[in-house]
Amino acid sequence: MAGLRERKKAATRQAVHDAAIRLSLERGIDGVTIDEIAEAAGISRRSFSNYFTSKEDALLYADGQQIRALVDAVRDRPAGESGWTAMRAVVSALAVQDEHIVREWALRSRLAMSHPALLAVQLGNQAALEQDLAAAVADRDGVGPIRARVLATAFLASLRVAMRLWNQQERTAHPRETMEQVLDEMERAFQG
Amino acid sequence: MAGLRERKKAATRQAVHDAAIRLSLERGIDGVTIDEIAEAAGISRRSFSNYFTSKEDALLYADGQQIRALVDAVRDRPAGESGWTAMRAVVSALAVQDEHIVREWALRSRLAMSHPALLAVQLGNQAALEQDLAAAVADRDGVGPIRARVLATAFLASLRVAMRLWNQQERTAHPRETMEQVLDEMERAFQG
DNA sequence: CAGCATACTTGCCCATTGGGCATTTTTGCC
DNA sequence: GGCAAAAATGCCCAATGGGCAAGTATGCTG
Repeated sequence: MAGLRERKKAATRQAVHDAAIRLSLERGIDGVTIDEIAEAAGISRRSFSNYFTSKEDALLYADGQQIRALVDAVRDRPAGESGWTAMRAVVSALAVQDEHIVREWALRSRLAMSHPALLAVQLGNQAALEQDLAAAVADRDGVGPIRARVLATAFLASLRVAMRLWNQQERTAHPRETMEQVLDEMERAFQG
Repeated sequence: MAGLRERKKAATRQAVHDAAIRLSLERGIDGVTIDEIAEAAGISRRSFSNYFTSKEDALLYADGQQIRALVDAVRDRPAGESGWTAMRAVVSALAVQDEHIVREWALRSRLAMSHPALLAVQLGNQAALEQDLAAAVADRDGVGPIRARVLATAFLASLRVAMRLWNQQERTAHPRETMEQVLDEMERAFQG
């Protein structure tokens, strides 16, 4: 069960992340220092650096978790599905079953949209995990490595566009609808 | 003709960028400080900050120039072409006529691949300019804003994948071939 | 051409940051 | 209960980003 040690560490990490998000929403990202986040999370500044290398890292911790979960979920989809269909199915299911997770993701994207440095880190994280996603796609279809990469990139890019749109639209629609819409556009974009 | 002032400023900016690239190639990105870059470019550290907010910014200055040129070139393509075709035509022409520009771009991507913080900034820059590219596509086709965004994202994502591949492949092939290949894959990925 | 407003450069300064190193505290296990 | 491994903390320092104010260069106008 991963040992108490592991679990406690994970809990602290999550607590630091939560504190970072909360304070950033309250005062704006630039209005918060690492010292304050550390204090809010009940650890020392030096310990903060043991968990995250920067404020941006702390704010986007959940992003990495999320994409990792996506990759795992894609691997668990039934073998008949194509990679693209599998990815779509996973986010659809997520949007229905755990809407709050999607909303939190949108919230982080929103923060990122208003803060270039944060956006940069978010994109960097996604780029790193995009390779894992491509590998998952490649393992599933017998498809070649380039095709797999292209599919994974296109998929993540679609989700980014969807997040951006949804945040701009005053978040009227259900986030799932926006995601489906953008993914449909991506599929159709090359069929004319 | 933009005034002496403007031109001189642009020249200095370029000089700083060049110095940053050169020193980073020599000693590795982390082995260079802003002070050293500033000195190599013949300005003070404080002036460096007037031109760029960070070392990453300085290293990737040409990236922004490049994408801006791409957007302008797309706007200048004949009206009959679809947005996607226009974008492809622009990079194809660029790869043939100014191969060195493409190689420098690949070089910067290579630097970015080995340095997460730099990659992050590169992606952030591209995301910012992606909106302009989407606007150019939207103006050209009568296509809707979402479709335009999707096309622009897919295109830039393809170029990133191509750069990554080309850099991994020991750069044997001509960069143009890799780009064409990835763009073809993107077109075909959704036609099965 | 002289003089002036504007824009650019620089020096000085300070809070914040990332991370190395050494020490202390906790934790899990025998 | 005690010990080895791991985690937290304190201390420290170089590097950074940017505000402020004092020079300095530039180009326009009378």
